[in-house]
Amino acid sequence: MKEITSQQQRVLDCIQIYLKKTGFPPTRADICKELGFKSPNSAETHLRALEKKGFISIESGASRGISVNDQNNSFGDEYPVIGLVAAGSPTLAEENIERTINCPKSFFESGFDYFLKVRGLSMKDAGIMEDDLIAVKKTTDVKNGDIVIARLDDEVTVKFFNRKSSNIVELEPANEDFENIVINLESEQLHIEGKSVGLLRRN
Amino acid sequence: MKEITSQQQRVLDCIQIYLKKTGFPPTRADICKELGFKSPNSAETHLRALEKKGFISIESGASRGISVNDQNNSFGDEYPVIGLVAAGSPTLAEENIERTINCPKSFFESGFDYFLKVRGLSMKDAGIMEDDLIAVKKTTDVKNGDIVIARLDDEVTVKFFNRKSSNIVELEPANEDFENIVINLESEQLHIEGKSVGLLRRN
DNA sequence: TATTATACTGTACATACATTCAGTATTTTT
DNA sequence: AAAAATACTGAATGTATGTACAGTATAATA
Repeated sequence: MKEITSQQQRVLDCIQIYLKKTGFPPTRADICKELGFKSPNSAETHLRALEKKGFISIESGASRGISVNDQNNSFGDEYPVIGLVAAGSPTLAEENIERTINCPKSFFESGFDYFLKVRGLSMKDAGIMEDDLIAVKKTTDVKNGDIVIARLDDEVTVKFFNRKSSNIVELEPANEDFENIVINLESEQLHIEGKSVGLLRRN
Repeated sequence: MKEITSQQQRVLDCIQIYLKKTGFPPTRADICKELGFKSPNSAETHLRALEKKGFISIESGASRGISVNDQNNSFGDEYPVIGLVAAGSPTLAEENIERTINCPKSFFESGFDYFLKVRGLSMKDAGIMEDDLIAVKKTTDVKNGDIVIARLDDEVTVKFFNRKSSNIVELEPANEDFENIVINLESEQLHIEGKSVGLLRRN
C-alpha cells in the first residue's frame, strides 16, 4: 500500500462518511459537492489515484461502484467453534467445527483465529466455566501467566503457562482440585496451539 | 414492522448478499439477474413493498440508492459500555457511557441492550471476574437462578435472583466471602434493571 | 531538464438506471 | 363480492452518472 496524500485522504474519508450516512457510496458529483470541487473530473482523478494505490476498488461502468478495501473493517466474519475434545488436537478440519459465529474481526484486541469450547472446570478460578468459548489466537509466542491452549501427546488442555527454566514448563490449572502439570521438554513433547485473548459466554 | 413475504425476504437477502460481496447496493437489473426476474419492474415493486414495510429505504432518483434499515439487520451496532459504579443506577445517559463496542445485534441469543463493566468479585464462582463485560438485557421478567442486575436504593449489584416467597427475594452472590442479601419487598425497594444474557472478556 | 504525479476547471456524451405505464394472474383482505 | 396486495412480463423514457477529452498550474521525481 503506497502512501496517501492529504487530499486523497479527504476523499477517502468522504466516501466512508457518505457510506455510513446513506448506506451506499457517493457519485463523483456527491464527492465534489461535499469537498467543494467544481468539476466531476476532480473526484474522478482522485478516485483513480486511490484505486491505483489500493485503497478502493472501482467497478467500471457501474454507478456508485466504489468499494473501500478495508481488510480490518468492523463488520463480521464467520469464526469456527471447535470443541475441546479430551483427546486429539483442535484443528480447523471441517469435522471438528461445531458451528460458526459471526463476529467482528477486531472484537478481541490482538485478533484471533477461532473459538474453543471449554470442557471441565480446571480453570474455574480464572473465570473460565464449562461451555465457555475462548477466543484463541494461534501463536507459539507465549509469556508466563498467559492462558495457553496446549497439547501433550494427544491431550488438549487450557492452562496458565509458566516456564520454570529452559527445560521445565509448568501448566497450572486455576482450581485447587487439579494438579500442576510439570513438563520436562527434554523427555516430553509440548505443543502450544495458541493463547487465549478473550472469552465469550452466552447464557 | 409488518410481516415480510417469502419472495420479499429473497429480495432482501439478495440486497444484503450483494452489499457484502461488492460493497454497494444492487440495481433493479442486478436483482432481476440474481433472482431470475425478467422485468426490472419485478424488482421495483418488491423494493417498494419492502420500503413500505420499513425494511429498506430508497433514495429517490439515486442509482443504487437502497439502504437496509439496520434495526432489522444482523450486522454490527454500537453498544454502550456502562461502568458498575458503587452507587447510582446504571443509565444510558452519556456521562455514564465509558465507550461503545461494535457487536452484532444477534450476538447474545435473546438480544441485549448494553454492556455492564463488573467491579468486584462477588460473582467469581459463576465465572464473572473484575472488568468482565456482562451483556445486559433490560427486563423485569426474571426467574429464579437468573443473574440479575438489581438496584437497592442507589446501590447497583449483580447477583443470582431467588424469590423465596411473594414478599421475600434473596440476591445471592457466587463467592463464599459475601453474604446473601435478603429483601422484604414490603419494607424495601428492589428495582430489577435487567438480566445477564452473556459475558465478554478481553485479555 | 524532462517527466511524472498531484490537483484542479469545464464541456460533452453515451449509457447505466430509476421509474412510469400498460398488462395478466393469483391470493388475501375487507 | 369487491378491493387490495402479491407477483410477475414487457416496453418506454428521462436523467443520473461514469468517463473521456481539453486545458492550467504546481510540486516531486528521475
